Amino acid sequence: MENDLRVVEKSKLFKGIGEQDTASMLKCLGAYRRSYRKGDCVFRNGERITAVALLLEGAVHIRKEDYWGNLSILHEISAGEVFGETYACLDGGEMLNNAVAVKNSRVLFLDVKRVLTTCSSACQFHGKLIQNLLSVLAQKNKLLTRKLEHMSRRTTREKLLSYLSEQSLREGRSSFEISFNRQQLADFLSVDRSAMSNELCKMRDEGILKFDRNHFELL
Amino acid sequence: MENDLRVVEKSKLFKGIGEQDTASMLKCLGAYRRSYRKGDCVFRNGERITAVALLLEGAVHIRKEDYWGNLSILHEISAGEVFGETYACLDGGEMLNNAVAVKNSRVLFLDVKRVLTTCSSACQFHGKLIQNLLSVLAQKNKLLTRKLEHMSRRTTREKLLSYLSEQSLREGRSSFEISFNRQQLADFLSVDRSAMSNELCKMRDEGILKFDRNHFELL
DNA sequence: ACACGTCGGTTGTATTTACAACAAAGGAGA
DNA sequence: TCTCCTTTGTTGTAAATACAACCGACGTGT
Repeated sequence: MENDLRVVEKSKLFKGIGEQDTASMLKCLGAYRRSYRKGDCVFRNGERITAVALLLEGAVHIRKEDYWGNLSILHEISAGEVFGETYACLDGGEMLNNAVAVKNSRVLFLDVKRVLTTCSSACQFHGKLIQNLLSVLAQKNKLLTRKLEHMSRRTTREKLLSYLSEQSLREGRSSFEISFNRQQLADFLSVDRSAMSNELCKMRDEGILKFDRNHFELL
Repeated sequence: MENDLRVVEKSKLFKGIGEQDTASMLKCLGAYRRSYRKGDCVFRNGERITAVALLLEGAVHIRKEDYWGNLSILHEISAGEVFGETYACLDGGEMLNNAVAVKNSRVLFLDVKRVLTTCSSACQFHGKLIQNLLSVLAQKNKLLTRKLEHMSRRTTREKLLSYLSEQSLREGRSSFEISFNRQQLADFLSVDRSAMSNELCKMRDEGILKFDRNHFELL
């Protein structure tokens, strides 16, 4: 689709590369698309990843599931964002978690080998692409560090406030929406859903925040 | 010192680049060294980082400290390892935590701008260096993900077992040393020290593991 | 209107944790 | 050897959490 190109061009991976050049680079890199239904796995635990994934449309959760079906959500990928790059950049890197589509999704794949191997002539923006990839990795690194910050809080309340504050800051206002439902948020913060729900209501009663479904407001 | 070069050459950042070329690249990149006493800050919260740090000797803890003096250890840097690369790679990136020397240490700094800007002629290994940087970022990413795995465990016991299992796996045997003392380990896993100590002893009594100071053995 | 499934909130109980305070063990230095 | 200090283990209590079970609201499809 035409729309896809606009998503790609606006992504952090192709930042600073024009729409025209982006299009020609996609060809040069042998990029290909695939569709997934809600619930499908894009990457599976143990799989060897050789391609970076760029989400064109939909939403993907990066999850860790252990033997006993214990689920923990690492983070959510929205349209325009990149995932799988960590494992793709480590030669023969085995994926250590699952990437699951939580909405019907379309994904663009870019073979890392071809991204990293500078092609002699055509793609003058190849260097830029590699720098962008570096930047994407660094940003994900920062994201993980911030998540560790939430997780290192001792109580459910602190974890919630740490997470909600970040979302509020990210949106630039005290009122915002989150993309997780309660169970997903609990799996993301690694807490019990009912205890979390309880804590949210207590905070509401104390006048710390307001919420309705996915809409939150910090006071 | 002569010994420094050997550490640099063996680091993941200069992997695949010979000793000779490494030496000439360090000059070309304008690398410089600094010494720190135990307790000194290498990077400080809020500081703008423009150089990647390579630890030549000693040990550094990457820490997060909040307003109330609450301490959390993100991870430990040993000799030969790189740190600060996340923030250095994000243009004008503010450091969001502290890098503190926990032993007397020496650090080599490499300006990122000069690493990323390919110099036309002399350094034929420049491309390799950039790829190595990419790889270092990806590996740190994986490290953070694994730490998130420990942190997402609900109980102190599970966190301990998750951490100790990883260390055991990393060493390749069931008997190994860790570099943290009890308080540091507790700050690393974000649990209460006394509760953790208690849990360790319970597990020892149950025959799950043996330990003496920093030496552990999983049974 | 009805059954059905999903989602969020509520409650009670057993377990686990944090916190504080103290005791014991070991090392460094006088 | 003695003292001082750091590290580690121990204990009791209050607080927080996990877990399970249940209820009500809402939406969908028949």
